Amino acid sequence: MTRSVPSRRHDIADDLRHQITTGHLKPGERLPSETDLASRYKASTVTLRSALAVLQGEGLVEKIHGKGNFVRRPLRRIMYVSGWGTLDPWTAAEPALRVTVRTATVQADGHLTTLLRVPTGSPLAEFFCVSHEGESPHGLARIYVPRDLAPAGVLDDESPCPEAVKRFAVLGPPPAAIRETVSARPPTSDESSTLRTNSAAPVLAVTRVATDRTGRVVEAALLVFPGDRADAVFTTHHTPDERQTAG
Amino acid sequence: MTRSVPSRRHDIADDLRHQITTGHLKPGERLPSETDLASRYKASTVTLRSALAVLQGEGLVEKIHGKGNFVRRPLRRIMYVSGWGTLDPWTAAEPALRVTVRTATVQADGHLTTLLRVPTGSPLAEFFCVSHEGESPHGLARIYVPRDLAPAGVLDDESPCPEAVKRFAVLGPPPAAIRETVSARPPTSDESSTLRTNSAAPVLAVTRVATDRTGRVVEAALLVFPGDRADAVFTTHHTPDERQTAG
DNA sequence: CAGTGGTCTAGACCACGAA
DNA sequence: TCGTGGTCTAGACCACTGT
Repeated sequence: MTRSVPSRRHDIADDLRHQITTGHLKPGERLPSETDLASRYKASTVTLRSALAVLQGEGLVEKIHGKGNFVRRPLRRIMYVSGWGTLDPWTAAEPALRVTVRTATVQADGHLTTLLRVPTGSPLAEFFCVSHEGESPHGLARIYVPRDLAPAGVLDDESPCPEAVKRFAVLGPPPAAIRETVSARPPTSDESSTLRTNSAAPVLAVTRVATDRTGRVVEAALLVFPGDRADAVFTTHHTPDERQTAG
Repeated sequence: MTRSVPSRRHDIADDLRHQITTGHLKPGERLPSETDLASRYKASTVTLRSALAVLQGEGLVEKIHGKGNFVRRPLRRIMYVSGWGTLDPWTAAEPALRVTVRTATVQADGHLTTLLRVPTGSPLAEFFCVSHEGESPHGLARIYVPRDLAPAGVLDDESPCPEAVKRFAVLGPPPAAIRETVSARPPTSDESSTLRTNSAAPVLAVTRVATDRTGRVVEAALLVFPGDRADAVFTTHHTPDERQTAG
């Protein structure tokens, strides 16, 4: 009942998916060229490419311009844990992890003023972080902290960045409350080139706002992860009485 | 620097996006037919359609087969609030809200056994819920509760379903802990037809597992929302001392 | 029925990667 | 240079919606 209108695209995608999941095509292996596949399936190149786009969105196939289509190696999933940041304790000891951080001072405007609840033009410390695990991009973060709250010695400086930055964890002074908003959307062109995830695959975007006891926003972070590799995990513990579900 | 390779598709998408955001094309308005647009932009229909697919993924355009392309009316965003479910308190009094619920008893297998930590074949109460707001689909939920914990009178019965079900809130006995895993992915074909979101737009998927004080899983819920309408919000309050960020 | 979007084709041309 | 994927075209045919 699901496929009343069989489409060439989905048929081909289903067949290739089957070959991948059953191991007829092994991780890392190169698929035949699109021209070959097209003639093998008696389909046009356009149709075949749209079938590959389906698999690409599912994270099963990686396309590399000029080289070919490859069965993606099953990568360790990235786990974003609420207050902690990415890199949960189990994978924190990852060796082949590279994080590049660029710090700058910017002036608040647009979304940032509303997120941080500061007037336009307020000085902010910006941490622009990209993390890679081996070849594959891990995630992308833009973390903003009011400059007077930024950890000393990290701005306009070449001192090594703290662990927290590498994990995309909360910076600035210890917050009293964190509010995280998660959404799913297609990547911007910047993001799709940085994350090497072509626009077929969605991204998981986390907007994190941390406030201190007085209600002042001490950090706002815009985090982006490739949707086919990342999950965000939130755990809530309810003490009795505090339950708020209505009847 | 971003667009060193100008592509016809993006140029067209950018132009149409501009016309929409500046109000030259108004919400609800029908766009010219794809044939018209194609000739107007001096592009092929395929190229033009791929441009529309970009806008569709961004939630700016809605395609209706046989009728045309329409500028989407800005819809109230759906907010999924951690323990509470969808329909935050502010919008809970929504009038034009319809929810269809189908209940059944199923036997656990596959993912469900691991999620609920029950042996294969265990009887589960299944709540299959679809919620609409006016015309547009709101969300989709599959909630599973061990049958001996299911609220009485809701199974195989025509009694009105409780408010909690309509909100996709936690069912079953009050949980002591809730663990929610959020991910972004393309919709399955079932989901894209149910949510009327064509596969260009990603979905926000929430897997919610609720456990009681003894650690027993009292509910597992698979929630799916259209990515261009939904956000998931999580709020954490830190009492001093409990902060776990490493240095 | 006419008009719309949905799918597909065969082939052209461009951009990238490895010789 | 060659083989790869990336983009685009012009046109055919099908499926859905309204009259």
